[in-house]
Amino acid sequence: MSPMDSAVARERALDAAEELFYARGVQAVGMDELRGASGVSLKRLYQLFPAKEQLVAAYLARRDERWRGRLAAHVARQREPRERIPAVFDWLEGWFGEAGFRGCAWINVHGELGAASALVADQVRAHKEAFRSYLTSLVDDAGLPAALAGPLFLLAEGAMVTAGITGSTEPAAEAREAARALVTAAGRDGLSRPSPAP
Amino acid sequence: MSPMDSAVARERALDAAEELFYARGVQAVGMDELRGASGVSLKRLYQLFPAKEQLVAAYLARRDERWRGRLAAHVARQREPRERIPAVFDWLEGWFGEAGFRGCAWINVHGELGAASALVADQVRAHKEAFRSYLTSLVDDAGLPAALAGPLFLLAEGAMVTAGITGSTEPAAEAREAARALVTAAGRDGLSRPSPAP
DNA sequence: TTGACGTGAGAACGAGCGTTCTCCTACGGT
DNA sequence: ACCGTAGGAGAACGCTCGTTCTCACGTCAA
Repeated sequence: MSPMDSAVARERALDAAEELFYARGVQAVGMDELRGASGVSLKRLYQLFPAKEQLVAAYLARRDERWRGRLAAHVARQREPRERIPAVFDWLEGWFGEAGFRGCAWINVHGELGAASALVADQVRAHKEAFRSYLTSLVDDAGLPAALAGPLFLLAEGAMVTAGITGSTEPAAEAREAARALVTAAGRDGLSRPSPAP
Repeated sequence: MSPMDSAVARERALDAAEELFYARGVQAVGMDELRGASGVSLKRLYQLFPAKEQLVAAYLARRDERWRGRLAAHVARQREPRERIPAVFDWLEGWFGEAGFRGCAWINVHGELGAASALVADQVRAHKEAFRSYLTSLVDDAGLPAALAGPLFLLAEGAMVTAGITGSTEPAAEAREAARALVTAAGRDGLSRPSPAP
């Protein structure tokens, strides 16, 4: 029963961490509260994660996998490669509208711990780098100039941060329209490979 | 000597708060350290600001005034209204390159305290709203469609957050080029209206 | 049955926090 | 010269935190 339970306890700890850390911030949630919410004893928590910092890192790592997986799954439903780019912002819009949405977990945790924890800062950089790479692959598949990925990334980041602050889903729509305009402009100007003429 | 000194003490307290809160985060800096850095006694600190939360709010308010003042001063040096929009991103680039730059203070503090302090969250919203309004006025003065302001705002926010995470100034240049493309596209056929038939 | 071990519940610890209080000094108005 | 008051230094208070320790219990191997 023991090795299996370790895996279960780990998942429960990460479930509680994700819910509480995201909703209220890392520093506002103590290890004791985490124990109460997860049902995992303090002793076990500390044998699974040698310190709170590692639990935060593990929470971010698991969330990163899930977040990018869901985004990719939604985007992949678009057959037309060029339509996959606005689909990113459609997905963001749905995310912004979820109950309990409170901005990008990585941006928030970077504001909170980026200066104090190199481990956490690295997780944040890795997540953002992975997201940017994903956008680059979408741009590439659409036959658009690679230079488009940066601006699309900035629009997405701006939308996340603004939605987190204002609580509105509208930044996603704004960003999507801007992205469409950039794609059109890039397709029109000579920088890219041929685009389907009207 | 007393009323004058209160003003001086307030400035010193805010100077120390700005330096320490911005560099290391609000929760990582205690009131005692603030006293040491400012030379303002704890008693005075608490008679100037009834609680730490108010000191944080005052720090953000003063920084807001300065930040927007510097930005506006830099942008106003451009005579041509349409050139003022890229000038915003030029200024951001300079800011990102400053020693000790650690991202947008408001975004960071929102990640740290946005869930816990309504006072602070309000300051953040007010600052971002003011910045957005400023961009709207620039767009307006340039005779461009008002719908351009939203995307420009998102590009700027995305650049700030990305520069804060990666430590690079490049997001400013990326955002500036994207902004130029959007301005060109909007000048060509408008942004918000349904895309015209070719 | 025994005994070693892993676990859970929770107390304990040491540190740090925001905030308040004490005490002492020093000055200004009369 | 005097008292009242404001201010500075810093101790004190009550609380919370991350982390570790205690101890009693249950479980399996031999």
